[in-house]
Order: sequence, then structure tokens, then C-alpha cells
Amino acid sequence: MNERNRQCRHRRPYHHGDLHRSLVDAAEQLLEERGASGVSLREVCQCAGVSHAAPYRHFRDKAALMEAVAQAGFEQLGQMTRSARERNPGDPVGQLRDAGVAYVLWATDNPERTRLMFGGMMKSDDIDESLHQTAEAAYGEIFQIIDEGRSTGIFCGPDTDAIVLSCWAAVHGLTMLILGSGKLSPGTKDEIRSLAGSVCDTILDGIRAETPDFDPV
Amino acid sequence: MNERNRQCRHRRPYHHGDLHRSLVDAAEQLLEERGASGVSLREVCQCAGVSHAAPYRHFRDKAALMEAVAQAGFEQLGQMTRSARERNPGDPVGQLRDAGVAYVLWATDNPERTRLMFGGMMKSDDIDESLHQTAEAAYGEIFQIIDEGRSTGIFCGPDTDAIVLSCWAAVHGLTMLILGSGKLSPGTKDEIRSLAGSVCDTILDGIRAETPDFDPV
DNA sequence: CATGGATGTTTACGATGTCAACATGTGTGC
DNA sequence: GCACACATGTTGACATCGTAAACATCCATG
Repeated sequence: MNERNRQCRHRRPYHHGDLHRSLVDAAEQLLEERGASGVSLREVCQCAGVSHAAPYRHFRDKAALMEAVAQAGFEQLGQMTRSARERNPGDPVGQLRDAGVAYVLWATDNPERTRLMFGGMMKSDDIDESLHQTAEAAYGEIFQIIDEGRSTGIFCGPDTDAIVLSCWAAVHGLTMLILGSGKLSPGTKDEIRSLAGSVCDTILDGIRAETPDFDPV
Repeated sequence: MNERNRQCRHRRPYHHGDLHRSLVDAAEQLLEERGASGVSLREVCQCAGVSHAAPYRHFRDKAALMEAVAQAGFEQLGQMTRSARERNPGDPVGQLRDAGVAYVLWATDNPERTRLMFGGMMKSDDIDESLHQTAEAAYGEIFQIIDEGRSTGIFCGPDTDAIVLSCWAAVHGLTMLILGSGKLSPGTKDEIRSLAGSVCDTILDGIRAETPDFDPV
């Protein structure tokens, strides 16, 4: 009909290729650039090079798109914990400390995504089931660390779940406090690493079986 | 001109009385009912009985209104900590545990407000200075508790700030995890109280000076 | 090569946040 | 006591947003 859409001729797949992925990527990028309230579906479309109603072939909602972004975040976060375990085989204390620090570092590297994941701008009603599963998988990783430590007598305490909760809560709480305070601790990576380590150590002091004269480095 | 606005004749203060307050109240209520993404300025206006542009005489932005709501939340939260101190004079351990539990209870009672306060749907740039001050005041409360405990030898550790951070992080993290999991722990007040207590105890185990054979109840 | 289903586009609509122009009631200086 | 200036609230308008329906395009399958 007209030639305005000729574009570069080469590289212009019939429909788009993989919009689903492109949309999630674009949304992720816009999210980190402008914050959650600055993400408009229409601009995401523009970034992905499609028209403003295209997403509705792939996502029920704008919320569903953001949910997908959040889920990708949970997967990355879970992966960090898994890596920490592999880096410290047979050493629950090391695993836990390493995982905690990695958690905080990832979150402060991706502040807006973290806020999206936990800040709960998603009404809990419309959270996809798979998101819950992904989140619980992350919990499971920590559970296994603690469980291993308890079975070898390194950690003490009556209830594994209670310990897991304390650990996760401390690390997650530190994260949220760092993010929440805006620039209060703009911190270099090293500062954050040291803060996170210190919080982890405090927790570890609380759950480690009494082994006097053992000082953690 | 017409009589449609006659209303009840009595009780219809010239302008409105105290819109600022009414708007914050209405926003608070809508926030808890519908979640952050369900709050529209126009509906807040409707609840407060004014027209849709009235808020701009009192708030720069919709964001500024929400900021005011958040600030009110921080003040309430700080008050809870202060009360906990007064309830347990001379007993830092009790103060800390009490404050922690109160924190979690308040937050789970006001989930959406808590998410607003920490979830960061407010770009950190436009956060009012007084909000920061209020938040730091809350931090100061905990700092004083720890400091008192350290000076009387009840708590140990090299750095008060590090301890404060661990405590706050753990409690705050537990809170966010409870809120985040949606209905995962819908928990009665008692369940939440017990969870919070358990996390607080773990932390206290970590920071309390070694006093073997003392078991906390 | 025709057909159907998946994917992307256009057009349209109501709701929203914000602004400018206007209206109204209140307190203050004479 | 009264007019005026200011604070506060209202009306109307606008751009933008999320969403839906109708339409167009392109791939795969017979």
C-alpha cells in the first residue's frame, strides 16, 4: 500500500520473532530506568517495536507482564543461592553467608525489580501460581542448607523452619532497608558486601551450636 | 442558582474544614481496601466530598498525598517502638522483643500501608525530607535500646549500628515475607505473634552476651 | 494453492492525573 | 461596617493510559 514501513528490508521477521521475550526484556529495562510507576505498557511496546495492543496476545494484563518480570527475578535470585551452595560444598555456614551476601548484592544491583517482586504492587489475588512456586523454590534452597547444617550438628535450634525464616528475614530485611533508604547507603559494592556479611554473622551467631573460641572470619 | 447542593443545610462548613486531613484519611482507607494500584485521586476526592482538583491546594501531587500517608504510618510505627520501651523499663531484651513483635503486628494489620512505606512505589527522589527524618527517628529508638543494653553488658558486639541493623532487618524482613506471601501465612494474630517472637529470639541469641544456662521463655 | 489460526495493527472508549480559568467564602485594613 | 485580597474549592479541558473490538497480515497445514 505504501512504503513507509519498508524499514531496513533485511531483518524484519514476518511477525516479530519472540515478542513475549522482547516485552519482558523491555519492561525490565524500563522498570530499572524509571521505577515501577514510570512503566507504561505503551512505552514498553514502543521499545519492543510493536503497537500498543500487541502485548494482549501474550499477556492477559499489564499486571501479568510485570508478574513475568518478577518471576524472572525470582529465578535469578534462586540461582544465586544455588550457586552459593555449589561454591561451598559441605560447609553450611559458608553457604549461608555466601548466599546472603549474594542475595543483597543482586537486590541492590536490581533495586526496582526487587521492589516489584516484594513490594507487592501486584495484588496477591492475581499472582500466578508458578510465581509462588518459584518463590517457594528459593525458600527450599535455604531450607536445605539449614537442614544439612542441623543434621551435622553445626546449627542448633528446635525447628528448621524457624531458623530458615530468621535467616531469610534478616537478609531480606537488610535488603529492603538498603533499598528503602533511597540513597542513605548508596554504598559501593564493598560497603554493601560488608554490611550484608555483618548481618549474616549476627544471625549465624544466633543459630550456630555453641562452639566457644571459634571466631568466624 | 439551583438547589441541588442544599445538602443537609446544617453541617456544611464554608469550605470544608480540614481537607488535608480528610484526604489523607480517605486515601488511607482506600489504600487498605483496594491496594496501592487501586487508589485513584479522583475517588479519594469523592470519598472526601470534594471535586477532583481540590487536592492540588494541599498536595503537589498524587505522590505527595501518598507520601503523607506513608509518613503517618512511620509515625505510628515509631510510636509502637516507643511504647514497647516504656512497657519494659530497664529491660533491653524485653524492649527489643516487645518492639519487634509490635512492629510485625502493626504491619500485618496494615499491610497495604506497610507496602507503601517500604515497597517504594515512591521514587526516592521526590521523598520529602521530613519523611526521612521520621524514618530515622524510628531507627533512633532501636539504637537507644541496643545502646542501653550494650552499656549494661547485656548485649555484646563491636558495633551498635551493626546490631541495630541486624535486629531491624530481621523484624522488617519477617514482616515483608509475611506480607509478600499473600495468604501463605494468613495467620491469626497469635500465630504471627509467635513467629515474630521466634525470630526475635534468634536474633537475641546472636547478640546477647554469653550467659550460659539462661534460657529465654 | 486455498484456508484457518496465530500474531500484530487500528480505532475507539472510559478513566486517570494535571492544569488553567473561574467561583466562593473568610479574614483583614480602613 | 465594608471592600478587597487571598485561600480554598469547582469546572472544564487535555494528554496519556489500559483495554477491547474489528481488521489486517503472515505462517502452517491440507
